Amino acid sequence: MGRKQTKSGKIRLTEVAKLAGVSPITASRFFRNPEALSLSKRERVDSAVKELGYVPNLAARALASHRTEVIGVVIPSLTNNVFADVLRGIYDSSEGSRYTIQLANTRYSILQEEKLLRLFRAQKPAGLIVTGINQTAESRTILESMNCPVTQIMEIGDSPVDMMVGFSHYDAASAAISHILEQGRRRIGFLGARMDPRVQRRFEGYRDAMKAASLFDPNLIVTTSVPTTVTLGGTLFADLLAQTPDIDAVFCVNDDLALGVLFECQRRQISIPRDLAIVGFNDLEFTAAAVPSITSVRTNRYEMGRHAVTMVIDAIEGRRPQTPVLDLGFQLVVRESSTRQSTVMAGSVGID
Amino acid sequence: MGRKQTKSGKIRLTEVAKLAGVSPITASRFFRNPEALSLSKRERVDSAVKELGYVPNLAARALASHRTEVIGVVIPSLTNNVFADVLRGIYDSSEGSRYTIQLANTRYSILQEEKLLRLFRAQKPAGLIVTGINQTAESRTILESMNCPVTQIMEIGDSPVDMMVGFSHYDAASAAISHILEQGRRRIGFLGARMDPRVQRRFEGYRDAMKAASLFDPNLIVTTSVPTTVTLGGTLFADLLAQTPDIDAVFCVNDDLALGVLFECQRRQISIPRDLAIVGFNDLEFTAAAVPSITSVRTNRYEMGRHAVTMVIDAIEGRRPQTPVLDLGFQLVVRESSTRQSTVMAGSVGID
DNA sequence: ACAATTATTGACAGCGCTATCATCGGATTG
DNA sequence: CAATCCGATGATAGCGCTGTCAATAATTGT
Repeated sequence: MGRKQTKSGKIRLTEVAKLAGVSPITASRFFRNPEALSLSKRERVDSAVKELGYVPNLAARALASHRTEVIGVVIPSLTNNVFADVLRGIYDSSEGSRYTIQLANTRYSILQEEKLLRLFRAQKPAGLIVTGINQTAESRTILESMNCPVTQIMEIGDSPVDMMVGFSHYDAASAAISHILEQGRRRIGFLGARMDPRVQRRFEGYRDAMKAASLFDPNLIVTTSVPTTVTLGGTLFADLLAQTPDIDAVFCVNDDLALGVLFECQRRQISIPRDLAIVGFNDLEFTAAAVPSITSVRTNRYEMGRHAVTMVIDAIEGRRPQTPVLDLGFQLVVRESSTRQSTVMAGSVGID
Repeated sequence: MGRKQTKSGKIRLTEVAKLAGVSPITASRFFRNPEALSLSKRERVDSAVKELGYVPNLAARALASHRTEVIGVVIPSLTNNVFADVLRGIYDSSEGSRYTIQLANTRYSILQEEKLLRLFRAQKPAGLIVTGINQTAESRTILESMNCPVTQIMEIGDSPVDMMVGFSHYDAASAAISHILEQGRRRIGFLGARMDPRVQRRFEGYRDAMKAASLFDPNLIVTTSVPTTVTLGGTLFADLLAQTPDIDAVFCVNDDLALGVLFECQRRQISIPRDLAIVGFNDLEFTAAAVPSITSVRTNRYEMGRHAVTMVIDAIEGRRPQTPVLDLGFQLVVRESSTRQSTVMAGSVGID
């Protein structure tokens, strides 16, 4: 294909139409709505496209049609492994479709988010995927004025802007705490970093579960707004230990912190799980390999990315989902760090 | 700003020009080459833009000017932490510029890379950033026919397509092996996964350093084409141990493998560094937190991303770099896993 | 002072595609 | 068999911006 391309000048839709013996507008329709063409013309245009190696000019298309084929994606972090998985799902799903992904990073700043959304609006994207449900009022207004399908990802809640895919961080944290309580632990510490809205919700799940068991104690809690690192996990744990030496378990808002705690325990000769149970969140790959392996909450991030794109594309093309909010659930993966036996317990109902 | 926007219809450049009392083409120049305007007109257009909340139509601009303001970025993986850092640098650097990043993922497939490059070429990007120096002949041809600045990242070599930013994986691996040898270790194992071209080059650095010391032995090597995981590190190490029980050190092509080895050693009660030295690669954050902390090779990935974008933008705008190949070097970060004392030794000369 | 040069500015004509509406057979219908 | 409808196709007219080149104003040299 494309052998004429180099020979002569540019291949425009006009050239394709000429070769196929149809009008340019018919050739145009071949791309947008092939079913509208008679079989014979469809085939003629198809072979002309291949013969000439025609590639559509997206700028011209966007200008004439007043729309782009861009799906904007707004995420808070490029470093966080969690988003890498989501992004992989997003890119995988968009591949093969006509849509292009445009990525933007808020760095957890809601002002930056507003700015980015404004930028996106100016570009008239075909669809939008945004992280979380805690947009500012202004951001919500922008999203609602977008005039394109919007999917919120990572968590679910009432009043979606449009559609949602995610899971309940509150429930996931509650499930983790229930598990720890079932193991007979009573003094369960909470370690949190960054404290973005989703982490906040995990905290609430922890808090309410502890209160329900009449075990809540502010001294069990250590948090910081500093971004998560493994090293930080160790530091926070040291702080917790200094503050409340009699803890018998720690719930970490993510696996990196949990790994940091594990290392710190090795340093201090605290035996896991004998002296202390550790539970993480996200089920990153290393949790299974650690010694002891770390109990964590698996979330279906790759699937989340895939679904988000599918939902947006479907909506763009008029196939609105039956229900706008999709709960992908979670699974508590019990490993050695919180018990002796390794099993998997299902969380809320997923898709899979 | 933008208060007229909602009131009446679309704000086009014409409207701005009218309000500023200039011709549309002058208003257009305000964006492309403000220095060409007289101060008075420049100010008038500027305030008209703000007054009307004008936002340029990028599609129209691209169509009329035959160029886009897109910088394409081709990377092999979205999952690999290493690329997350590079991407962060890329996005950070592109912010504030007029250019937009368009990301594409080859998944380590050179055919996919060819396909993506063809796609990019059709879109006439303003610049391109591609990973590595091992493009197929076909890919190189496409890159050379791009007619835009191209920067190859992650490694350096002779014969850049255009520009390069990276470091020598060969030298970095050699430096790591030299260090291990200096510690008095002689039976140094090599653990490799994925074996992409850069990993291959690290292997060559290992191989040649071992040969130079007359210590090379094929039985010291275990590799696989399977993607890296922490768990895999443990598995490969077990294989190595079965194959060659008398090893006294392991060089892992990345930190995930090294962590896996560390865990496997904990499982087998192999004392680090007494019985075995471990050295990783990339200096991911957890290496410093591990117990014992893991010696690794620090590479300047974030800077690499930043430089790549800067170089491309500079080249687009006619400011070609003095030298097309930028070596960002590496630093061997010596930690407990390979010695008793913790120090940093400088590798090849960096920028910083 | 006047031609030559250089900064500013503008007119014109598209870029390549698609929205819109018109057209035109042929199938459907009573 | 005329009236009606529908599917398939085409003609026209831009979308909003910038490349090109010409025109004009300001500046300079001799």
